[in-house]
Formats: sequence, structure tokens, C-alpha cells
Amino acid sequence: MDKFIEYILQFGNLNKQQIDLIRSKGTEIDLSRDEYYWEAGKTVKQIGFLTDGVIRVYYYNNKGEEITRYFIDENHLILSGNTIDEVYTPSEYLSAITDCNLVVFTRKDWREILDTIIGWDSIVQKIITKHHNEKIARRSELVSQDGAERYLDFIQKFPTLVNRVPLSYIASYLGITQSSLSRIRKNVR
Amino acid sequence: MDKFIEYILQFGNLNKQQIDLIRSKGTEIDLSRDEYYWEAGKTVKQIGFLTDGVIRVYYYNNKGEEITRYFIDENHLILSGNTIDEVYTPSEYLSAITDCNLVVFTRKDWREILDTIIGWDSIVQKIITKHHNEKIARRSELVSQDGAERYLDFIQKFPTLVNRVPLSYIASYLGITQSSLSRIRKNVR
DNA sequence: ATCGCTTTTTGCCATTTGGCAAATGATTTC
DNA sequence: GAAATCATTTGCCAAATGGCAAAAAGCGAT
Repeated sequence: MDKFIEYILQFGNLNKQQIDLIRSKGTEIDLSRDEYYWEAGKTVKQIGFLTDGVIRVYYYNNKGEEITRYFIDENHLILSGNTIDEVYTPSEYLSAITDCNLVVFTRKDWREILDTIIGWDSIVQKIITKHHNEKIARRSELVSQDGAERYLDFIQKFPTLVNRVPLSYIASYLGITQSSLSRIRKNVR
Repeated sequence: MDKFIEYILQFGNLNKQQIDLIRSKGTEIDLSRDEYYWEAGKTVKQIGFLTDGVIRVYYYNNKGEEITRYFIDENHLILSGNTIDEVYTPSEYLSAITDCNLVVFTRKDWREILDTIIGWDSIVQKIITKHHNEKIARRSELVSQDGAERYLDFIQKFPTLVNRVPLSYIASYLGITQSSLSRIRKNVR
């Protein structure tokens, strides 16, 4: 929970009372390896913040292949859809790659925080926009790079992930086959 | 201007008075082919909505290659940075591929609309989120596709663009060389 | 219609990547 | 610690893509 508060405070100021409200609404939960956080087709009932661990976001393309769209690591908000009040049914799966620890809020509690703390909305918007821009920039770069560049960029941007994430997922994220990734790794050494 | 109002109304309701306010603040401008709308390093002073034409968003990677990140076509908001009030200096270029028509608002006027129309903020947020999600989904798919799939997807998603945009830009957007794209087109025929 | 300029296609060959199956290595379970 | 299971690497060859330069096609101005 402290991690979440600390994170939030980077984006805006909150007084003690406000922090206490947030603390009182959040619940810490654990997720073990390979457990789902979201499943495609099942409505999402909570807002979460990942304090520990790595979550993988993936979907199936029209050829039935499983594609890893991105990884979520420590200190990331996991928000559903466009607005809090809209019921959201994702088309992707989020599943824990490592054991995870999250702070979660029900939609109802989140709405209460929104209605009580002036500026909460703008803090959250800043975070969302930041994440979106990061994701777009990363995915865009990939498209224009060859396999080796993609891999080198990956280990540079996610140095803590390389050793925690199966290579097959990394290969899928990078848009290359696992055997290509393996060969690339050999050359890089 | 009508196009803009019409577009906005898809995301929320506005009464006549509110619509009039928006109309009074917006200015229509033209951009001719190859003119910049934004330049990397120059601060952005306005919020724009593209009513006609196509704009290309590109940047230079660390090898000095020009990379087309995406195309903006009719009926898209062009927003800077995270928040209205923050001065924003982009690191990408936006330039008109065809002659364009836009509705633009100064930051000051936009702020006035924000402060006057309750719900404006949430309308804009919905639009931003929608665009972000579209962009991420598109870029993600590209990564996992080969050249032919990328091209076929492109003409399916942007049927109106294929004949208005130089192939070199499309190739760059798709992350393949122009000669490969040309060969792919030959095979597809 | 012609000239000059830009865009697109093509040829040639080197390099990269994919696909598949087998081999090796690592980890878990009993 | 042996067996079973899962993850990663490798070999082989086919297919896709890149790089470069020349040819062809398209387009606008005269």
C-alpha cells in the first residue's frame, strides 16, 4: 500500500486525510504465478495497482496465435476501459508471470475517492496518459527494428524482466519466433 | 466546424448554448500539403481537430531514419501532451500529406470551454482514450505480422488512405522497406 | 508532346527470419 | 536422485526481407 501512495504522490499532492481515505479503501491481494487477473469476456470489477511482480497482457489473433501485447511490472496502475462507471469486458487476458502483489479498489470505492478528493481525477489522467504514451512509443519502435535491435532495446528498457519472463513470451512480445530470439541471444553474447 | 460538433456529440450531450460557445471559440484553418502542423522542439500552442485531409506523424530514430509513427485522418482530435495547461514541446513532426482543414482552439479558449461546460473534460477524455487504444492495438498487431499481412490490414483499416499517401510513408509506417512493399503489392494483385 | 522531376517497380544477391524436429538443459514431482 | 515435464538451443532448409542501383511509370510545367 505504501508503494501505491508513494507512486500517486509523484503525480500530485494529497493531504494526510486524503491519503487515509485511499488507504482505507484499498485492499492488498496476492496473485500466484499463472493466475489470471483479467480474462477476456469476463467483466472487470476492480481497479488495481501492481506493487510487486510481473503481469503479462496477451490476446489471440485471427490465426489463433497467442500474442503478448505487453508486460506490466511493478508500480503500474491497471485500469479498465474508458471510464470507471462503464462496465468493461476486456478482450485480452492478464495473467501473472511471477507471484504478484496488488492493491485493488472496487469500482464503488474508487468512485467515492473520485467524488471526495478534488484533483484525484487529474492525477489518474496524468498516469493513464503517461502509460499510454510509453506503450505507443515502445510498440512503434519495435515495428521499425530488426530482431537484434528489438531484443537489445528490450533488455535495456526492462532490465529486470529478462530473467523473470520466459523467453517464449519475450519473443512473442517482440514479434519474432522463439528460435530466432535464441539465435539472436547467441550472437549478442 | 459542423463536423467537429457532430463528432463531439457522439461522446456526450451538449445543449445549444454550449455548442454555441464551442463554435465561438474555434477557428478554421487550412494547411497545405507538406506544411507542418507541429515541429519537434517547437512548443504547441493550440488544440486542433482535423476535419479534412491526412496528417503524418513521424520522428527520427537513433540511426537518423525517418519513421512514420502513424497517420491522422479526418475526424481526429490532435492534442498535445498530458494536460492543457502544461507547455508541450513535441519530439515528433506532424505534417500535412494532403491539403488539410482543421478547427483549432487556443489553449486559453480551450481552458474556458473546460471551465464552462461541465462534462467537457470527460468527453475529451473518452476521445483521448479511444484514440490511444486504437493506436496501441494497431501498432501491436503490426509487430506480430509479416509484410503482406501488414499491408492487407492497412488497406482494410485505412481504405481511403492508400491512394492518397505516398508508398514510402506507408512502408515506413508498416516497418518494411519500400521495395519490399512494392513486391508485396505485386503479389497481392 | 516533351522535358525534368518524383514516385514506384524491378533485378540481383546477401542477410535475416521462419518452420519444424531433435537435442540439450533446467525444473518439478514423487 | 530418477522420471517426467517444461524451457531453451540448435541444425537444416525454405521463405521473406533488405540494400543498392537501374529501369519504368507517373506527373506537372512549358
